[in-house]
Amino acid sequence: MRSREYGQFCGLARAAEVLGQRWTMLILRDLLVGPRRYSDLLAGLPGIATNVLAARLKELEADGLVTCELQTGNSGRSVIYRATPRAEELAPALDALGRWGAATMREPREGEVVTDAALVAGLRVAAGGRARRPGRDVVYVIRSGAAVAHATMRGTTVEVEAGEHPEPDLVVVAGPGFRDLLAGVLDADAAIESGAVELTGDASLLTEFTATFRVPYSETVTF
Amino acid sequence: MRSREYGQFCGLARAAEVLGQRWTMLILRDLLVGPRRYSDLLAGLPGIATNVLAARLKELEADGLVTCELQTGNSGRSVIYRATPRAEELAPALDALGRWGAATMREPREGEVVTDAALVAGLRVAAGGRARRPGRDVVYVIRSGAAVAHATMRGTTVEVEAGEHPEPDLVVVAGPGFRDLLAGVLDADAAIESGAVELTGDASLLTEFTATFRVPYSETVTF
DNA sequence: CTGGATCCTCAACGATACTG
DNA sequence: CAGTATCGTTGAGGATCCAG
Repeated sequence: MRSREYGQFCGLARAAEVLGQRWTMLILRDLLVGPRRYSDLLAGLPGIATNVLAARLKELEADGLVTCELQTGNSGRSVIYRATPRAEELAPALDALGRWGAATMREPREGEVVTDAALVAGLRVAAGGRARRPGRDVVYVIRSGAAVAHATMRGTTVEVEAGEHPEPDLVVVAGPGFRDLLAGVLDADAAIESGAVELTGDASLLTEFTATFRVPYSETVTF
Repeated sequence: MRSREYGQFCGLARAAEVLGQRWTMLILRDLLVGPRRYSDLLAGLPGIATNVLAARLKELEADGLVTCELQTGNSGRSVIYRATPRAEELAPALDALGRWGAATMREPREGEVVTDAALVAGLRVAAGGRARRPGRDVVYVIRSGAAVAHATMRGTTVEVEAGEHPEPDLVVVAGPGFRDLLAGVLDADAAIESGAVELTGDASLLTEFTATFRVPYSETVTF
């Protein structure tokens, strides 16, 4: 049996052969947020070695989960990596894993960062298909460390994308304790008071924000 | 950052730190089927090195996902490993991964085996909460290679456990093409005809069996 | 006999330098 | 910018050994 295989006729074993490789889940997470250049991936995965990223992208391409295309602009060439439909079928499973992992997170560990993709993935999981805004569209910009994302509430849908938005209704800057706010442990007033959030814009939208984005606490604290 | 960590404050990264280790997903799959002794785990994970299994169990215990207790019977001591409630919270995520992986499985690859835990996990995922039997209880025994499981349909629930059952209503022995039957590609009559299943007992229950256990095909074939 | 620990080999990962 | 090449370090695989 090849080294990454498990020799079992089992769906989970097949999934583990792909996702059990170091960095692979996070690469797919980043690509499920949107197409990325090689250097974007490298920058969004602090600590990954460049040869490992190259090797993983090759494997994922061979597995039919990633495609790449050369793009030649005026300022040099670039290679765009994109998740395939088969990779998108993984989204529910990765979301479930992210929800499980988030349940025991409290504060960042020493040296941990929040990347754009982590923030987007986290907010998408937190939204979990909820949509409480039949009225007019609302746009949030969320910042956590150096990461920025924006969420658009439109009708019954929530869309979260990486990066800024030109006209947010509310800018939410996450501080220490923001996680508690999303868990419902901290209420909106206390969060503002303690610096768990800093708001710019229509602060009255925060209640709706916390009603939409929720990450539960797990009883068991292991981290 | 320690070697298995990713340095990101992200639920998926936390999950990957646990599940990204080789063999860990399959160890948890086995333990979610039921408590197991060290030697049971070793036997149910063909190819794992004994030191790797010992190391993983230690890590999982440190992460609060596994507990172990010494059990001294008359025929020597044994150590029972058990999934904790926190590990059981992983079940939906592992099910989603298993479903994703199973979608592109066709026939076993050269040398692949079906273990008891793989069969139970696969059937549980295939049942997916379905339950079509308001009438009397029905018990199936399912065999695939050396693996045996039994499923009990009771009211609106389906329970799948490893091993034999003393009084099955129908014994289903999986042959080549059994996967196609669960996908709906092969109908019941054709499956019996072609040897995809061999039945003992009330063969008329096969229709209900296939209505309960379903594993869809994914369009993209990569294996 | 079960539940590991030890030792050795080799493959994978990590860090960094270098190239088309 | 998008990788490849190289090399040191870590982890997995496999066999064996040991303790209760």
